[in-house]
Amino acid sequence: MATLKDVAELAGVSVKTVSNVVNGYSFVKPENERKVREALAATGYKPNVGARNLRRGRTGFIALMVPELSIPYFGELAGGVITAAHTHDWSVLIEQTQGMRDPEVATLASLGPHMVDGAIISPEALLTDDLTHNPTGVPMVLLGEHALDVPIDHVGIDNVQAARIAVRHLISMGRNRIAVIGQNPDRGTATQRLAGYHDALNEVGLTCPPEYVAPAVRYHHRDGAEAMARLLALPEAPDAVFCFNDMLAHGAVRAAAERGYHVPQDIAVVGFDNTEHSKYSLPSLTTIAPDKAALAKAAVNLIHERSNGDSSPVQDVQIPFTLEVRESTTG
Amino acid sequence: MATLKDVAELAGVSVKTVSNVVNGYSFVKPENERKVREALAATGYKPNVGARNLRRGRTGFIALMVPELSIPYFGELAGGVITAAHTHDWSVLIEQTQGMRDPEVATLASLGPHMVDGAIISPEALLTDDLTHNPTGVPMVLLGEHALDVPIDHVGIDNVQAARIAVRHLISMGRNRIAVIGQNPDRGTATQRLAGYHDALNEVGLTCPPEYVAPAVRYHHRDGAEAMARLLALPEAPDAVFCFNDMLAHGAVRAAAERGYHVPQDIAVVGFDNTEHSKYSLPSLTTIAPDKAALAKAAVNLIHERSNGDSSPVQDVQIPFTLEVRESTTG
DNA sequence: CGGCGTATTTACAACGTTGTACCAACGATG
DNA sequence: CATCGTTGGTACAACGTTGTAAATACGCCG
Repeated sequence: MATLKDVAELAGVSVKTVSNVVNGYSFVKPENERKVREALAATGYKPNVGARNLRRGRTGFIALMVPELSIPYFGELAGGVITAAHTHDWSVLIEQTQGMRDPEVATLASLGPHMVDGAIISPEALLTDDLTHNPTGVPMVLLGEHALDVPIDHVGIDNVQAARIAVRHLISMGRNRIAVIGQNPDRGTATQRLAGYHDALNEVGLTCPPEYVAPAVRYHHRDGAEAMARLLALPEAPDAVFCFNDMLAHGAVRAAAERGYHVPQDIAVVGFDNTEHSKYSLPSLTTIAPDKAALAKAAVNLIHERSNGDSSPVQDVQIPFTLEVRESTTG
Repeated sequence: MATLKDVAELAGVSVKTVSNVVNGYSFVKPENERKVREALAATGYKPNVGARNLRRGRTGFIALMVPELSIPYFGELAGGVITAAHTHDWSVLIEQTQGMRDPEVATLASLGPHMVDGAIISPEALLTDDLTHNPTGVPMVLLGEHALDVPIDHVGIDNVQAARIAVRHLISMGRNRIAVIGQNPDRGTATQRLAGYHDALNEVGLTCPPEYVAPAVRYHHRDGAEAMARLLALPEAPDAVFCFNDMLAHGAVRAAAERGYHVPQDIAVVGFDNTEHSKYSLPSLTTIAPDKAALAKAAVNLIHERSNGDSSPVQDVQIPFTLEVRESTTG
């Protein structure tokens, strides 16, 4: 609880001199510097971050808004953001929204300009209107979601292209009854991935029935399992499925196995996100692997530039990705 | 950026009156309250949290220190902490340590008393010395780790008993060559779980060779896979393995499968933590399931009580757990 | 030795908020 | 009518820090 004042009294100098020593400013007489440093050590002084930031006009925090940290993809992403934030001396405040609009709006509203220096948000259900006049008053970056037509920086991967590559891969292994799991008109990424799916089919003149486009409200294992169950119950079941995230895919794989289908022999599965587990599952999962570290870094860097007054046009940063081919498509 | 002063000028009242309205204090003439509310709306006033906290002497944040958010267990835990924190109007600041001592010590040191109102820490490599004189000056709660002999509140499960139950379960299915994966003298929880393992064996007069105690430095899939590979290469391979977390278990299952072993027929596997994925893996994983929501809630509540001046003796809160029996032990 | 430029230090204000103490107006009471 | 209590409102200081500008000390030149 020692303050600059306490240290100053002990060292016999002014408060400002101590402040100068602490901040490495200006010229301080060696003699005094020594005394101040001793006093600092003796009192165990720690700067009051709140007061400092009040004075400096920054907070030292950035916010990260995600649906749920318990979703591996967001856990991994958050880890990357924290790491990247540290390079700019930022700590990360994490808020969860369960992917629902009300909490998303509420969270944005609570992020006063005085609470954080910036916000990285992963919108799930936000509407364009919710973002048109920046509700936080602070630099923002949108992750993943690209469909919102708002003048806010965005970082993500080319979803259309990624989906195209995933489906091409299925086609190249000779599959021609290719389904998708995860259609959801409320999710911009879903719409884009679906477009990529159709592109890839069209490229080779393949057509698949509309029942092959399986919707999913949430993107959890359970949803993938349920969707797969419905697909396999079709008169003509698909021989490959492209899932819009890895959890859907793992759920789908399990549902298939429960019904006696072998992956990939009977039905091949591709996921999206490349979460840690997908490398070790049985079968291991072929999946689109975005460079999550690069994603986090780019987002944090954008916030950093903006908060330093950069007012260049809105940016849309594309992050590289790869297709990780694993057992679920190599039989 | 509107401040109380701006609002006050617009409404034609004093700054303090606006403050009173904002905080619902005292008696304000309806007439004035109306004017103030109008001015508040007109200016879009948002309180400056930093200034408020400087004045009030609290920060509105608590810190959560974990090894890595990308580890599903910690992702799930963090989600629970955030949820619990919200019930006390706290936001959560998350720091990662990679489970290494230096970052752990550094993080604790950086948590000034003015940065957060409390800290929930999940120590991995911290030594008793690092915690003897509370380095944060703020209420702390230790998670999971119980072996550190320090006067700090602790929340966790009864690791010895949990391990005992897990191993008893393996014994009850007729296995008698039972190994463990995850031994690590630097981890208190590992030591406790190992004790429970030995307890369970002793109860039925079973003895297992020391090679059946497989060490693991980190607790990732890879470590589990490597340990399992070594176990299966023994002259007499085990017919069951108790892994000290789910990731080790999943890695072990995969390693077994790669060598043609069937789980659970040839070798049964039990995990620890019950991460989301374990319900959907192939085979689904039998595991010890701590009540993570309760864990998070208890930790946050402890911080809350302590920060309200509660100075009762150090507490050790035991959180309930169950054994979730799934396919990896039911053949 | 007076004066001047540079090195070092300091007092003061300010960041935006809230607690304290005080002031004003009012009606009610003796 | 003087006093008092209640209700409503305000001025001021303070939280701990740092920027600004002004003050002091130092060394050197003429």
